[in-house]
Amino acid sequence: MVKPPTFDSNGMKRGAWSKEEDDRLRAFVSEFGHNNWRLLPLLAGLARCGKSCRLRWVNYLKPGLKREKFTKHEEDLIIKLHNQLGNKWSAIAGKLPGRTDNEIKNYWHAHIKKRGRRGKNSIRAPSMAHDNSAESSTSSSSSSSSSCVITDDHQQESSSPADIDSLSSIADLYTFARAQDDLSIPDLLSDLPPFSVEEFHDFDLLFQEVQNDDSSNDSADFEGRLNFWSDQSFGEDVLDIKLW
DNA sequence: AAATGCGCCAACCGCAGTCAA
DNA sequence: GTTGACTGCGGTTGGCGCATT
Repeated sequence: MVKPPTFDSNGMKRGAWSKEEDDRLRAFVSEFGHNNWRLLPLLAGLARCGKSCRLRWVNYLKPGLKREKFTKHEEDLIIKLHNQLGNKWSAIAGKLPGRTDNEIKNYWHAHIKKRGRRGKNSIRAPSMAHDNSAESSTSSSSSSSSSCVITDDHQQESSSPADIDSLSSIADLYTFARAQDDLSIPDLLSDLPPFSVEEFHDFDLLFQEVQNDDSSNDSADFEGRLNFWSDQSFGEDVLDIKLW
């Protein structure tokens, strides 16, 4: 599961971390902090690059990290936040105490994304073709505008990071509905046999929580998402809903 | 029991952003 | 304004382990 230890041309160790290395890194950071990741491995006596040390600390050694499986609540929150934020894994991780961006990213690709492909039902929402022709391999901003974009099957391959993959979640639909002033949520609800009314209202509360967080911490970003939904340029192919 | 395929996840890579000189 | 060092982020890789054949 982990890459076996090797040494690069600079003598830096790569691959899986040993317990001794973990202990050494943990002890050093606990005592001296991590003001300089580049120097840290030298001072700590680790044959690792600073980047590797930072990653190991952030993703595995940092106190407070949960190691157990994701709960249903966490999964739903991830789906909803992904709809709002796109592939901003660190931002999503910030809303999930004890979870790392790497962990969430892995979970998304391993569980949620896969699960989302099961359905052939389709909801058409704003076309994102102008900025999501493909998942960028490098750009950190490429996903920032993605939101609840739900397409039919033939569009899946080139759609946004937050498209059909998360269609199965009521959170997506709810986020979508909340952003559409002319849509009646109860009307949508009546077309959603897999989900209960109570569950829907739970997401209402959840949604408000996150919205409150956003307005205090990241209001501009949240406004941007609202603008996305109200942007006239999306008007033509918005909302051709076919449900179950 | 052996071979094969696949899922999961730790770790790596490269780019972008930030900041000090 | 430019440059270089450093950090953080997101995408991708690779191998272990489990399930299936």
